[in-house]
Amino acid sequence: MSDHATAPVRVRFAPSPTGALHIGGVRTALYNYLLARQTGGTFILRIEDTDQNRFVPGAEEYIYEALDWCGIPPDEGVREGGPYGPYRQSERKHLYGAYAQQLLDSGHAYYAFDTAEELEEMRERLTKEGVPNPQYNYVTRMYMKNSLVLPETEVKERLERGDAYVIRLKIPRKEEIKFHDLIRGWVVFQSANLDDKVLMKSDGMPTYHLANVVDDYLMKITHVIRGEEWLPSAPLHYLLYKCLGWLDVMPKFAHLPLILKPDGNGKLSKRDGDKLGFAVFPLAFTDPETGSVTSGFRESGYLSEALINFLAFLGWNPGTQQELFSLEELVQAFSVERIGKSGVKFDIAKARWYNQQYLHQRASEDLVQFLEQDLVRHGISATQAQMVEAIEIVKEKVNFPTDFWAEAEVLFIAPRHFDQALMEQKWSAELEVVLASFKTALQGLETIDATTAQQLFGASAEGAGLKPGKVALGTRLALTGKGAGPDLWRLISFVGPAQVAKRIDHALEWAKARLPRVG
RNA sequence: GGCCCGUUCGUCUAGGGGUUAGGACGUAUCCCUUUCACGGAUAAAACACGGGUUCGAUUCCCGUACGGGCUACCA
Repeated sequence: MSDHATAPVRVRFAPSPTGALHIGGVRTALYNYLLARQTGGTFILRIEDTDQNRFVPGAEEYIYEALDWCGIPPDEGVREGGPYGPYRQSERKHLYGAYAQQLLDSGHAYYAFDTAEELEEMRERLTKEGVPNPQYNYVTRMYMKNSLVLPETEVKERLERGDAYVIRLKIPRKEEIKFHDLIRGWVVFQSANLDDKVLMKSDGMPTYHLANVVDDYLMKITHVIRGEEWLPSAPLHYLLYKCLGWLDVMPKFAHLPLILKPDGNGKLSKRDGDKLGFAVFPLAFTDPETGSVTSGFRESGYLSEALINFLAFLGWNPGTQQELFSLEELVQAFSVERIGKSGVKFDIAKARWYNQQYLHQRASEDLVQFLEQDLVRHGISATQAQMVEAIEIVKEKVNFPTDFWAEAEVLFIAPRHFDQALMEQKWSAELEVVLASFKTALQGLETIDATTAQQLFGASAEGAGLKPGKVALGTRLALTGKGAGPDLWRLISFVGPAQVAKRIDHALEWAKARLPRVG
């Protein structure tokens, strides 16, 4: 495919460890991964933990577990190491100062000593004066406490005294900033609309912007694929590359369309999942502060291939009619050029469909674990062969492996309750005759296959002068207590002749005691 | 409010100056089925609006409307 990037790329996924990995983040990671695999490049995981206030213990482990489960692990990162480490920004703290200094020396940045209160005051004043967008910029910086306006001696004094300060980028007053985005084409900003963003915080940590640009540079990143929420800060990043003299190696940008709420408007959030009753995280996450658990796709019974396929198609498509793609096929077919521009609504129904597709095509042997859990929970022991057979019987009927038990329960446990209304409707003296006859037919049999079960039952019904179809539902009720369930003959085969006979007896007794008139 | 991005069936999308605007999910109906599903078939369903450009715009341009993002010493 000619529109594919051919040179090996170096791409990164750079989440901050502030909680569970959002499903949009997984998609971003996936696209990065696909491009890396396709070009024989490198997929890097960099942890952006420059804000120690928002650090959440366990979040980094969660990110790794999620990527592993999805089958898209990084090539370089805090776990796997690599030639450009460390891959945790907090551990790279010592690296950023030099670049801030370079910016200071070249006049592209300056010290600012303003307190939070002073900044607040400035914004309030400007708002009152009717300034639409109060910001620290080429006008307002002249009225603030910074090295651009303070006498040189005072700046030196403050620095030596250890006054708290930040380093801000001196945004040019009037400059058109134009850069190319792989998805959106040329994007133009006016520097006058930008503000003098903080590069170095007063705690000595860089902000996202500086760390991100410096690390992408040092790690030789070739393509930055990230969410559209970063588009407004892209001109700032462009300026940083420019002021640092790195324009010739600036990565190509691709800003992904956002994943939106399924109903109303806005970005998909954790709350939407809670509200609409589906997962928005790959894995369940326990908030270490509150202890509250949020469910994940994995725990909801999604197969990772289904999630990946679903996610890949949220904003991208191959331009063909093919909908089902394995990870390997995605690697082959993916191209940044075919990523859409507009936000996409999150449609859980489509995810369910994908899950069903993958569930049905997966070998029953590989699904045993899902049934086993529930069997154990109910204290039922079953052989491997029995479990595989049970899954064979119920697999086509469910969307999630977590539904196996609900569907397979009647295979393992004799009914304790019968559907009263249906029984009253379907039970008859004729049925009792057929049941008794069928029971006799089963007598002495060790096992029975589905076909034989059907034949034997047919003979029993016809022996009573009835069409088998007329008493089939009643028989189902007798054997399972319910009006719907697995294929009757396969069920009989699975349960076995002896057990079926017992169930028939039980149903007969129940009918005697609980049904008004059996005439 | 300001800046930026976007707009084809309900949803994900294909397409692209002249098409019966294609597919998938979902929905409905039918078939298959001695249940429920699966599977198969059919149906309803879209180019936001207004101006240009053009012989001709859903497609190109400009506005408007609507939606979204950003607007922190958060990422």
